[in-house]
Amino acid sequence: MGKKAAYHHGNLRAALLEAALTLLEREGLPGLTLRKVAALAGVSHAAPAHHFPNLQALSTALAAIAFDRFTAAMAKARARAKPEIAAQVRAAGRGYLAFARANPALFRLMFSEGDLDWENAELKQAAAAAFQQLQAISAPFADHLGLKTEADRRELERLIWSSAHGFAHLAIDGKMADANGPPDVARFLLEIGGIKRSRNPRGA
Amino acid sequence: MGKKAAYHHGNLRAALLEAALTLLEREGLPGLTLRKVAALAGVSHAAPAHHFPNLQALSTALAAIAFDRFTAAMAKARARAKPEIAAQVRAAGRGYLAFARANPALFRLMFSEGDLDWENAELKQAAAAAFQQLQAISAPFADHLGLKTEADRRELERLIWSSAHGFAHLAIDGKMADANGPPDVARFLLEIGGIKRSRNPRGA
DNA sequence: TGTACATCAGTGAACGCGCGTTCACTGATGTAC
DNA sequence: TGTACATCAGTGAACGCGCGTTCACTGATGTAC
Repeated sequence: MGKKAAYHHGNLRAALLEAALTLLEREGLPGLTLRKVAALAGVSHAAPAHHFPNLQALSTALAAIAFDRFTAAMAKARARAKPEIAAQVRAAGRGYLAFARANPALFRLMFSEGDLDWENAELKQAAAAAFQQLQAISAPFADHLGLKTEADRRELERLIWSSAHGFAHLAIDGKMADANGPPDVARFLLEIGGIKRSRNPRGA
Repeated sequence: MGKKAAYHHGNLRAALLEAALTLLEREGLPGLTLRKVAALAGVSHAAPAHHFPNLQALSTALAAIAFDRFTAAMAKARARAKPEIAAQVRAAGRGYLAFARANPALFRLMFSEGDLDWENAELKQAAAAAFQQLQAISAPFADHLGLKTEADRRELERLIWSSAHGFAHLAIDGKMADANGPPDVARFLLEIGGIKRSRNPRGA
């Protein structure tokens, strides 16, 4: 903090992104404006223009960082879990939820409401990496379940993603107050399901 | 259209809600303002104040109507489907998705981003009715799967809801372009799952 | 059926606010020589 | 090491815009008698 009075900030771009993240979680998406971000970063409201031509550019850069952290949150949860596939699926779901709970407004910005530039290379790559992690979890689980067709394997992927995503959304919107973790898809598929098949191999 | 020049509108409240819905889907949540709603309904911008004290009140009334239509969309899809429980679960999921696809901005208003008054009686009741329909589908499916404990039954409920909700969100955000329907939870649980149990009744 | 009057639902002008954007400027930094 | 100068990153005033809100008003409707 010693050299604070410097005319040149030094690393304003990073400071603006940091301020944007704080502001976003404090006031929600409608509260994210260039003027407020500048004020929070301690510079005049015209300063951000040198780093981001408009709010969309700032949001896009923020979302790219967010996807990186999101991917890291899932990876971290997986690293702590046992290597068995069911445990890995569960851990990824918990990581997904943990990120959303820690950064609800950011999570919404990334997925739903944000006015983002999806042509941006950094954002595209960061989002693709997150999606690839999902695939990396789903594929061995599909093997484990004995899914052969590409359609079934893709549908399992969608089921895992959708349930994690839906639970995270409902949780941050306060609709899942009584549940502390996402539904355990792996357990349902491994231990509870299969009724029809085990009772009646080619049922209605 | 004949008596259009009347000074008194006659049914401005309903017209404002109709205009709000159109505007919401046309411009998204940030585009929903009292002034634009008034303009679209063909009245001066001060007129809505006689019917809605502020934008939140209008959004809340809109969301209450939306939850009614949402419940109806699921009921309609169920009515068209076979009475078997798996078909009913599938149909509800399709109804959920159909509503979200037909009214993406409204769907987001209802669940995520809308500044709604959740103390409002109409909204509470409409949302509760939607949730009850979900429970009405989940309960017989839990019976069918032989789930005994309350925890398992609640978790199945969350799994069904989360996967439908998550898929709907991802679909309206353009992340599921290659899939035309939600993942079929019922099929996975009935036909694909149960590996561990059928192979090894008390597995790890 | 006619009149007086209260009430209701709209108008339109005015206000202050925060926003993004522009622009001339100024101070700090880095480089050429 | 010293000086001139280009470039870069910030300032602060100004702009026009759309927003919610207020307020005196006005026209239509409904009711009492």
